[in-house]
Amino acid sequence: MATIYEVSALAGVSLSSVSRVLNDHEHVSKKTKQKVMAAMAELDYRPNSIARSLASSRSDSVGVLVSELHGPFFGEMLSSIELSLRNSGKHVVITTGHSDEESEKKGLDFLIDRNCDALILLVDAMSDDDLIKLSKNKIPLVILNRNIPEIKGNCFYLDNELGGYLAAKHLISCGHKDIAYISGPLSKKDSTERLKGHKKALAEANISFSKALFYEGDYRTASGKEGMNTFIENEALFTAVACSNDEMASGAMRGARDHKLLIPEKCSFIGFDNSFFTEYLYPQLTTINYPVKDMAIMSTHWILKHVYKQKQLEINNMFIPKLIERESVQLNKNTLK
Amino acid sequence: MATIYEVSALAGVSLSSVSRVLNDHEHVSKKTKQKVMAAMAELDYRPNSIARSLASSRSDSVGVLVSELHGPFFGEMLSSIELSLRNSGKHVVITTGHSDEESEKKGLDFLIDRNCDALILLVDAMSDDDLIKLSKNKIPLVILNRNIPEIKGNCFYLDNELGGYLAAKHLISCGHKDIAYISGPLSKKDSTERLKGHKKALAEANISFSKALFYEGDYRTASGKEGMNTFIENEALFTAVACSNDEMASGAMRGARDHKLLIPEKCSFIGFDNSFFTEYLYPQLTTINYPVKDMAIMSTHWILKHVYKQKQLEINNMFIPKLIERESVQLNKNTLK
DNA sequence: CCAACATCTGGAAGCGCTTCCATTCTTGAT
DNA sequence: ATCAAGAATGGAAGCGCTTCCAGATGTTGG
Repeated sequence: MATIYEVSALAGVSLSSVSRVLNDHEHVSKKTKQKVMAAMAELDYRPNSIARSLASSRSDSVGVLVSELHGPFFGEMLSSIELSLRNSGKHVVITTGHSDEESEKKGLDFLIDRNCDALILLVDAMSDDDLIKLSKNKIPLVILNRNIPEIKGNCFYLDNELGGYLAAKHLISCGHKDIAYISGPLSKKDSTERLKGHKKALAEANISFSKALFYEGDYRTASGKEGMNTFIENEALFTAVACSNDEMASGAMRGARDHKLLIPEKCSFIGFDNSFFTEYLYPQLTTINYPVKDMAIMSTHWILKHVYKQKQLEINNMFIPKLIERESVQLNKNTLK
Repeated sequence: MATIYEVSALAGVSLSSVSRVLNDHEHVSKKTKQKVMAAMAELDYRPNSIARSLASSRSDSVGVLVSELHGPFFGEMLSSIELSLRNSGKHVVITTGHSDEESEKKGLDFLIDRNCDALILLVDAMSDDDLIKLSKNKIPLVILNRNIPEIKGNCFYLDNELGGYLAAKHLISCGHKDIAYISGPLSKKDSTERLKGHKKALAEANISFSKALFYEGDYRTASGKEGMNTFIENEALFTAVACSNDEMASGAMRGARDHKLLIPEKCSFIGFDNSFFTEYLYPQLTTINYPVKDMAIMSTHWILKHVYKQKQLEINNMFIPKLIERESVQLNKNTLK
C-alpha cells in the first residue's frame, strides 16, 4: 500500500502539497496538482483513513447506535441512513445497544472512540439526563424516536400519542366499544405514549379502560400471540384489538386463528408502524403509518447541515402518524343493529 | 479526553509501561500496574482507538459488506454477526453494496481503508475472480452465501441446490405435477442453484419443466405477486407454486387471493429461507429452512480462530437446508382419485 | 557475596497523515 | 523596473499510541 511519502517523492513535490491536493485545498497550482494526481494514479495510492483521522480528528463517518439490527423497523431505518449519508460521501459505523443501559453505554463509547463526526442514537435504556449531558459534549448528536424537551432540536420522533389515538378512534368509529389492547413494554416511552393516546380516544367516547383487556407485551410477535391467548382464556369480551406494533398484531391474529376466531368478522385488528409485511398478511393489516424512512433521512439531514455544513436543508423534528386502512378492521355488527 | 501522556505523568511511570498495562503484556510488575490503573480511573482515561490502530495496524474491528441492510435475511445475519463478535470484544463496521459492482468495490475500499482486521463479504455483483484475487491480499476474509471452489475454506454457504430439490420433492410427494416456479434474479447464483435443484426433482419424477410455469422475480414481495398474476392471466394450469424465497411466496399468495384462489385448497405454496414472518402468514408458509444465524456465527468463528487466534473452534463451511412443513401445502386431490 | 539469568522499565522512533508557519515565487499596478 | 500583496510551496511539529532496544532492577544458586 503506497503512502503519501511515495506519492510525494514520485511527484517531486513536498508532503504538504500532496496533502493539499488530497483535501482539495485552495492555493495549489494546476501543475503540481496534475503531477500529484498522476503519481497517485500510478501508485494506485489510497489515503489511509485512520492516519487521516488521527491527524485531523475528523473521520467522515457517523456513528449509529440502535437497539437491534433485525426486524423491519430497524432494517428500514438503517438502510435509509446508510444510503443518505453515503450519497454525501460519509460513512456509517453501526453498533447495537440491545435496550440495555450498560450495553448502550459501551456502544456509545465505541463510537466516540472511533472519532465519529456525529452520532445517531436510538436508545431505550439510557436516561434523558444522560442524553442531555452527552449532548453537551463536543460530539454532535441526534436522537431518534424520542422527544427530550431540553434538547428538542436534536430529537426526531413520531407523535406516538396521536398514533395511539388514531388507532383507537378508528376502531371506535367502526362501532367497537370493547377493545383489547396489547402494549409494548411499558418501560419504553413510545409504548406508554401510544397507550396514552389510546386511552384518550376511549375517554372521549365515554368508554372506560378495562384492565382485563390490557396486556403488556414486548413488541415481538410471540408476545402478541400470548396476549391474545390470555384474553381468550380469561373469557374477556371484545370485538377488536389494538396492538402497539405490527409484529404483535400479527402474533395476535395468529392467536385468534388458533382459537377459530374469524378475522375480521368476529374480531378486528389494528397494528402500528406499517411495516413492510403488513400488506402480505391475510387479511391485510390495518395499521398506523410510521414514516421511519423520512425520519431516518431527516436525521441525516440535520447532520449534513450542522456538521458537514451543507446548506439548504429543511429540518423538521416531529413526524405525524397516519391511519392506513386495509382489511383487518370491520364494522361491528352488534353495535349497528 | 485524557491521553496516555497524562496517565503516564500521573502514575509516575513511562509511556511504555502504561501501554503495556493497556495491552495486558507480560512483564509488568503488580505495583506499576496498580499505579497505572489508578491513574486511568482517576482521569477517566479511554484509549483513542484511532491512534492505537494507526500505531499497531490492528483495529479490533471486522468489516461487513452486505447487499442490503433491510429485509429479514440480512437483519438476522447482521444481528448474529454483531452479537458474536461483540462477545469477543471485537467491533463491526457495516456497509452495503446494493448488488452493484461499483458500489460493492467502494464499500470494500472503505472497509480496507478503515484498517479492518478481517472482512465478511456478502456480495452479488463482484466476480469470483475478483474475490479470489482479493483473498490473496493481506487482509483475511470470509465469503457468505457463495461457494468459490478455489477458496473453499473461506466460503460459507447453503446447499441451495438441495434446498430447491427438497421443496420440489415435497410438492411432488404431495401429488403435485403442475408446479409453477417463481425464481429470484437469474444473475444471482443462489437463484440458479435453487432452480437447478427444482429441475432435478422434476426430472426424477418424470415431470417436464414448462417455460409457461416459470417467472423470474427479484426476491421482493411485489415480484412474487406479479409472477402469480402473470401465470393466472396466461391461464397457466398448476396446483402448486414454489418460490425462491419467502418474500416472493408471500407476494404470490397475495396475488392468488386477489384472484380468489383458495390457499391451500386450490393452490399450494412453498417458500425458501424460513424468514421470521412465515409463521405469521395465513396459512403459515411451508418453506425451506436456511440457517442464516448459524452461518453468520460460523463465519465469525472462522475469523476468531484464524485472525484473533482463539482456539477450539470447529469450522464447517456448508449448511444443509431442511424442509419446514406448515400449512400452505396440501395434498393434490385430483391426483389422488 | 557475586555471577548469571530473568524480569521489569524507560527512551525513542515511527505509524501516515494534517496543518501551521515561514519562505519563495507570481502577479499587476505603479 | 519596482514593490507590495497574494499565491504557491516546503519544513517540521504533532495527532495518541505501539514497540523495539537497551539498560536497570530483582532473584536465584553456588
